[in-house]
Amino acid sequence: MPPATTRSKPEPRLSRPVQVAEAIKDWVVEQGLQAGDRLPGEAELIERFGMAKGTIREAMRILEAQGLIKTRTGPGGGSFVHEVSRQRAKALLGNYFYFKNLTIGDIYQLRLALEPELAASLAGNLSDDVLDQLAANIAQYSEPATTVDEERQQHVASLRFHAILAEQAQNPLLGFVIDFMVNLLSDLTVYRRLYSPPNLELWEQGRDHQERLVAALRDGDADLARDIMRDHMETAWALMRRQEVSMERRFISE
Amino acid sequence: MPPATTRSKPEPRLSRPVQVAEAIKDWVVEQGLQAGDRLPGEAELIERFGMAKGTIREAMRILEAQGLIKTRTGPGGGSFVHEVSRQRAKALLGNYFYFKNLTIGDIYQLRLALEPELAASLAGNLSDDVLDQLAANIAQYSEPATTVDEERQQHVASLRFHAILAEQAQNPLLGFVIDFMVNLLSDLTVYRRLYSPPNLELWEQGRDHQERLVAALRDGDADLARDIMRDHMETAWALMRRQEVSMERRFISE
DNA sequence: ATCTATTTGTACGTATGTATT
DNA sequence: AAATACATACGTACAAATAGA
Repeated sequence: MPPATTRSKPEPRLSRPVQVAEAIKDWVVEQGLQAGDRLPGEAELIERFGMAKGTIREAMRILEAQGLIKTRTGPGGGSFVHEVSRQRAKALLGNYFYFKNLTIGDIYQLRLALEPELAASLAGNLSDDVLDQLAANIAQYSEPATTVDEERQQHVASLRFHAILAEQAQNPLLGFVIDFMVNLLSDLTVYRRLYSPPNLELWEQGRDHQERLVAALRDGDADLARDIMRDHMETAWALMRRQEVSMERRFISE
Repeated sequence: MPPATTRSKPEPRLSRPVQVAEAIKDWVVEQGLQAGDRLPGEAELIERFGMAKGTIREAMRILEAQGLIKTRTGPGGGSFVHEVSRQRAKALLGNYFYFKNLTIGDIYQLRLALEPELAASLAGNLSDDVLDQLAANIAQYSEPATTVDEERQQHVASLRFHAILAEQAQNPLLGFVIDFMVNLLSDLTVYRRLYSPPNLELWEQGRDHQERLVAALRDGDADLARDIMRDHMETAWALMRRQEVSMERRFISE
């Protein structure tokens, strides 16, 4: 009689809570639940899966950590399907890059390739409201900074200009990637004191780029917008090149 | 430094497990723990935080869900800092785009902007081993497919070509984004039966591109590699354009 | 191969907190 | 203001996995 135990298990079986979490995810997809829809309560899940409260709770925490559900207490409370927020997605992805050592150059290689495309695709497609927002943003750093702290604020604000554009992207993938990179650079600015352009000329040139870019976007001139953005990226890169340094290793929460 | 990322919302209030998870993350960063380092055991954490076992366990599950720790039972077991895997990062990010409705065009807009840059940066920097891998990959679809199933396999394999390149990227950000997009397209192929080029001519042209690309990479001709990849992306996009369709909505586990 | 020690994993009962009506 | 419905937290007991003797 052949040995019935021929199971070779190199994979360390998934823990119960993870299994439950996966099962719930599958169930949600299967049921076609949408954001906002309510999941079965703890009690029902305990019965459905035949597991203890703690196990179910751990499973819910896993889903919550991934941004897929939100939980409320009180009557009518419970767990609800939740659209993963951009903020959460950026935080989770940021944890991945915590272990890589990204350089400024790495980020700018992508910005240089992507932001001109974004600019071109937005030309003529922005509302007056957004265009005014952009103009107002530029106004925050129209005058040279007088203190180091002010310089830092201006630097973050000038990055915010690009976050506003990313927000407007029709292409969610393009918008996300650019937004994510802007976040990385903002964090760099805040945590590594990586700011303060020692080169006033380049700085003014960058601000000028943004102003001309807004005009091109307003006029709906896609090619011009792309060219300006390309110049702008090259200027910004040059500004930071001397500060070439690897990212501080840290986690991101949300 | 606490992970006080640019937050704009007065969140309701974080649950205890989330607080604990954050505290542990901060502690790990503060202690400068590296991947593989052991965290305090359950018992010690219970005492350190003065909380119940279940609460601590939920906190650990949060960190585990984010891919930041791995847990083992047994003597010498416990929780260990873990480098977030690329696979995990792609899965978590995929959940974000589950709710967006990405189109093929969205993905190709980025591929067209990024993959030529990757190709250029890899020219002359690939080992013979990798170059052979690429050549072997192309061989998998050198002959026209005879069955529908074979066509699907070939299509996935031709995407794998780009995953191999992405793996070799010096720029982790560039590599990740391309790898992620290739995954999205692979999933599309498998789950939406989005494959089978009805246009044999374009298909052969694409295969030819890959062959010439490998040659350019071997010769270290960056500009040529970039040009070929650009053509290749345009061909591939054209191949899929008629299949323009939004992604099937589904979660990704890992 | 078996036992033993260590550490996480599961179960369950009870009490507390919180938000809606 | 009180009752209600739900998640949240705690503590203990026991089960399972694994490394090492």
